[in-house]
Amino acid sequence: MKMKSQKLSKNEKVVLEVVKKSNGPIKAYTILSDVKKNGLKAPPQVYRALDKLIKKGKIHRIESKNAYLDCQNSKCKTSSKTAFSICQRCEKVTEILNTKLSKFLSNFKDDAGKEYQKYNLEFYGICKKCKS
Amino acid sequence: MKMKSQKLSKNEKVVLEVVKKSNGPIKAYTILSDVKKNGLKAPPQVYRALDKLIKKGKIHRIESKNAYLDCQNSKCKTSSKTAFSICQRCEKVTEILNTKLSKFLSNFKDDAGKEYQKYNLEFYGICKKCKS
DNA sequence: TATAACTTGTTATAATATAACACTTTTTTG
DNA sequence: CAAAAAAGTGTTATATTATAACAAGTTATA
Repeated sequence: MKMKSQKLSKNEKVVLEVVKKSNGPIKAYTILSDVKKNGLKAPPQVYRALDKLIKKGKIHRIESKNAYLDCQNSKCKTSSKTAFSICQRCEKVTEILNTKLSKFLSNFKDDAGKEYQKYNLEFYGICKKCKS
Repeated sequence: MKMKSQKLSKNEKVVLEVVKKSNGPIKAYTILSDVKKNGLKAPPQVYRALDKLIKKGKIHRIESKNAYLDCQNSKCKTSSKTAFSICQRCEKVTEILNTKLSKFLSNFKDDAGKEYQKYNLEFYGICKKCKS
């Protein structure tokens, strides 16, 4: 199994730091305004870094929010199998790391008997804090 | 359980027809150019119709493609629990209707014991046709 | 019929993302 | 090591996706 190098370029490090510091999913243009103090000036610099960070398993993209979240899972080597819990009230997002779930989805065969190496699952609900 | 009316407005019907005719996921601005012959002229008309059609369970949004697909499931009354298979080569998308899968996800409890009423799952792979 | 709820039309603009090109740095390899 | 290839950067411009805001028309209902 070929593994992508985990080495990060200068811009990737800068962008990753901003994503990590953010308390929850962060948008590309929010990142851009944050990294202007580091000399990055234009959208492509941010988007390129984001794409690479995703491929390297350092961050995830939350599709339904066009936003980016750092990976909580130290074992994340790829971004190919992801599951998230999204609060519809406060917009909080947390990564779901659950063996039963990942096993079930990894082994899932569709009606044609086909298995999948890659998936993204987004659960929506109201988080504990917002309920109380 | 309150159920949204399934009655469609004029613009909703026009947009739904275009989505149905399309062979696979279709983008909002592609729909717009198609419906110009029906008198619709501006993006909000299309986006409003799309939003309503989604709420009424007539179409789905494929989040990772910013595209819209008509619902194949005659029993679809809502758009709250969805699963798709997406070919990474030809971009073909099909809805997955699988009882085991939907039961598993509907009953899934996260580490806090929480269940979810709504989810969206996207599987990525290479479809049969593209493999051969 | 009046009133509320929904639907439409329209203009403008916001938000998200990529193309293309020139140049520099790093890595590979003969 | 030097040359070549690959990866990364900076920059401008533009493409793509989506919504705000407001005025007016339509339909459902009390």
